[in-house]
Formats: sequence, structure tokens, C-alpha cells
Amino acid sequence: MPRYWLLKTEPGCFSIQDLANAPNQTTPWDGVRNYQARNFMRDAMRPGDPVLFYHSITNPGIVGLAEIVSEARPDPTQWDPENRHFDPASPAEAPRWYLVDVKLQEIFARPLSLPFLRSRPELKGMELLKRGSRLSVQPVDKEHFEAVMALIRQGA
DNA sequence: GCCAACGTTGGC
DNA sequence: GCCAACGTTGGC
Repeated sequence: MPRYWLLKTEPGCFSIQDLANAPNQTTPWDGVRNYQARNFMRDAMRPGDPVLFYHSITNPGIVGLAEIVSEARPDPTQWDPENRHFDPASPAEAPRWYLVDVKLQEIFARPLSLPFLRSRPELKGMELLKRGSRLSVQPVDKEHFEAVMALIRQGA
């Protein structure tokens, strides 16, 4: 029984095109420094889980589909002093931050813009659309995931 | 354990 | 660039 997810990214930082260009179209989803997001990755994500890929900031919207392709493992950037996500307080024997590998499935020909998503009654209640929603790793209800894919398949 | 201060996110 | 919402930190 797969769970469904949404990953949020600033395209200026890492876009779906960057994922398309990555080796094997796969990337470690590193740099997440939020406990709730960490818990989802570490405790709930499983290989094979589908992922909606969301761009924030510029033309915010759902731009593609990806898949979780690994179990969670410690995020090495937490111990790299050169990395902007360096966390000197994270002990090596009890890593604070985790990541999973994410593989591209599809770049949508017509992304679903945030205003459009907001206009769809069947997506009401979706975490992404809640006021003040900032979580970069979110679970998505099955019904909402299927509604999004239906909108894509009908060329919304 | 409370809460003010601060930093970050992200829509607009 | 503005600002609302949220998370984290740290003094008490």
C-alpha cells in the first residue's frame, strides 16, 4: 500500500529539470532541516511511493511526478562544514538528519499552477493549499493524489 | 514550561 | 520587496 507525497523545492535551487539532468534521473533529497519533514522521510517513506514534485516561489505549481527509490539514510551534508546545511550539533552515532533518493518519473507538459489547484473543489483540504503551509515534505491523501493525476491526464 | 525574539519560508 | 505564518532558540 503506497503512500503519496509532495516534495517542495525552489526551482532556482533545485528544479525538476535539474532532476532530469541528474545521473539516472535520481538525486539524494538532502538538506532537509525540519523535524516534521525528517520524520516523514525517516519513518514513513518507502521505496516505490509516488511523489508530486512542486516548484515554489516562481510560477508555483505541481510540475511533475517522481518516486521514492531508497530507504532513508543519514544525510551526509549535516557533517560537511562547507555545506550550507552543516549541523555541528548532529552526533555521528545518532544522526539528526536523513534523506531518501528520489527518481524522476515524468515532467508534466502542463503544470498545475497554484491558483488552479486552489480553484479545484476536489483538492480542498490538501496540505499544500492550507494557509501558512511551509512543510517541504508532505504526505498527500490518496484521493488528492488521484485527483491531481486525473487533472493531468485530462490535460488540465 | 512560558514566551519574546529571531530567522526562514513562500505567496503575492 | 513586503509581510504573514511558522519553527527554533534561549532567557527566565
